[in-house]
Amino acid sequence: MNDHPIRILIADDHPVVRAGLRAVLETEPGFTIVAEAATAERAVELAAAGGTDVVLMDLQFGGGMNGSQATAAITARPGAPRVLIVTTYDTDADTLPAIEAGATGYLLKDAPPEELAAAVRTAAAGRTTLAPAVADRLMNRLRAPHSSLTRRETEVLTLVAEGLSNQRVSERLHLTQATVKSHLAHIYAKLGVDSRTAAVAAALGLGIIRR
Amino acid sequence: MNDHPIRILIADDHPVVRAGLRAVLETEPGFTIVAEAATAERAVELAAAGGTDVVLMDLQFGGGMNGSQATAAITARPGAPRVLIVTTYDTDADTLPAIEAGATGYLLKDAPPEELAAAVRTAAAGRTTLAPAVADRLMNRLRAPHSSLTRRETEVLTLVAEGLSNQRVSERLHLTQATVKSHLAHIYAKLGVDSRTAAVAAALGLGIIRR
DNA sequence: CCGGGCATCGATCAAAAGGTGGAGACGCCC
DNA sequence: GGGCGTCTCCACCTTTTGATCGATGCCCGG
Repeated sequence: MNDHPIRILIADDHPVVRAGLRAVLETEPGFTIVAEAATAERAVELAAAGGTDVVLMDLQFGGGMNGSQATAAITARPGAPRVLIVTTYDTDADTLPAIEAGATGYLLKDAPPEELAAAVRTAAAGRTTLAPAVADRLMNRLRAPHSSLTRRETEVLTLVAEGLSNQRVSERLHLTQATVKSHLAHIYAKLGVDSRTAAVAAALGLGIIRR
Repeated sequence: MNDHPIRILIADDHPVVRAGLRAVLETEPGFTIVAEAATAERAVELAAAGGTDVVLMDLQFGGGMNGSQATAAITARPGAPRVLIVTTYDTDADTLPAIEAGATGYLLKDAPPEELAAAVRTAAAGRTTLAPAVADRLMNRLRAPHSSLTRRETEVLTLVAEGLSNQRVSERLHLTQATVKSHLAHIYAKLGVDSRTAAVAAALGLGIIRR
């Protein structure tokens, strides 16, 4: 298992970040950067071609496929490399899809170089490294009753978060106001709040909706 | 003016980003990286010590002083170096304070290496480089009537954004509901909306309030 | 010293939102 | 087939919010 260096693929749309990861990892013994990808699609291609042990994957790409989707595509194949998420910010909305997609680890870009190198070795061995902040939130998530909204409820809440009235929401979704109010009542119960603005605040905090 | 290479200070709390900027810029002729700073405070110290032409400044640091404050501190001194903001995301809330603080340019980290190098040269000459996305938003900002809220209005809106009712806001600020409603009416007029949730959405979009 | 912006409060009235307690239709799974 | 969750809708009522008039005191700059 230790007869070759760990072969690494760097996937990030920022040239500066790619150069930085390369600079940090190339000084470590036992690592080889075999390729870089500036898009998620390209990362999936390169990973599928083989010859890679660990993929360092950003979550945000300029457009097209995002990092979680790429991770799912990569890990779906037999003999796939491990995927280590290396991103700047962590919210529930980012972390959960990535982990569900089969990421082996989740690091933040402010990690010191030693931690990054250690995480790559851990990932190559198939074990998990989580940034402390991410681990904390995941634990809280498991403790809290899982309050996931249905697809329709999320649609309604997203429009409400844009400042639309019940009337406008009902028009946009081709519903009656009664239905919108019904959805909102369920949303309030699930989120433990009692007004639309509080629901938006809670959902933003939980990463259920964006912006 | 061209008798020495451009002396650069890199200020960013991410080791990876520092390494990346260094890797990108060191390959360019006429550039010398004279120092790195992992905190905004350290950047101010190093810049004050002299011997620097251009500071590459991130806006977000882990804690303490942020990049805009550091920029203000650096540019306040006579003979100060130019400050070029190099950050990941751009919102009004980030851009405006940095520019008011005296930044010479504003780039995003997804800029290609050539653009970064060109911006450093431009900054060293005292002229401005703006990322296209930033330039766009600044133009829109100038066209739109500048709707800045008063301190009190911002306080009220911040609490409203946390989901509090008028009653709760009035308690928290030791006011009557009448006063809160009066502030809200002014806020709606300034933001061009007609409900609290829409005001929160608009204020988040404009960077007037956070999270 | 006067005007204007700011912050504070009051009273009404109309509209919107929220609370309660339903109900029917659909799909899914055991 | 029966239960469960989701999505849809209705009626009635209370509370909250917003709109529109006000008013007062304070401070600051021309």
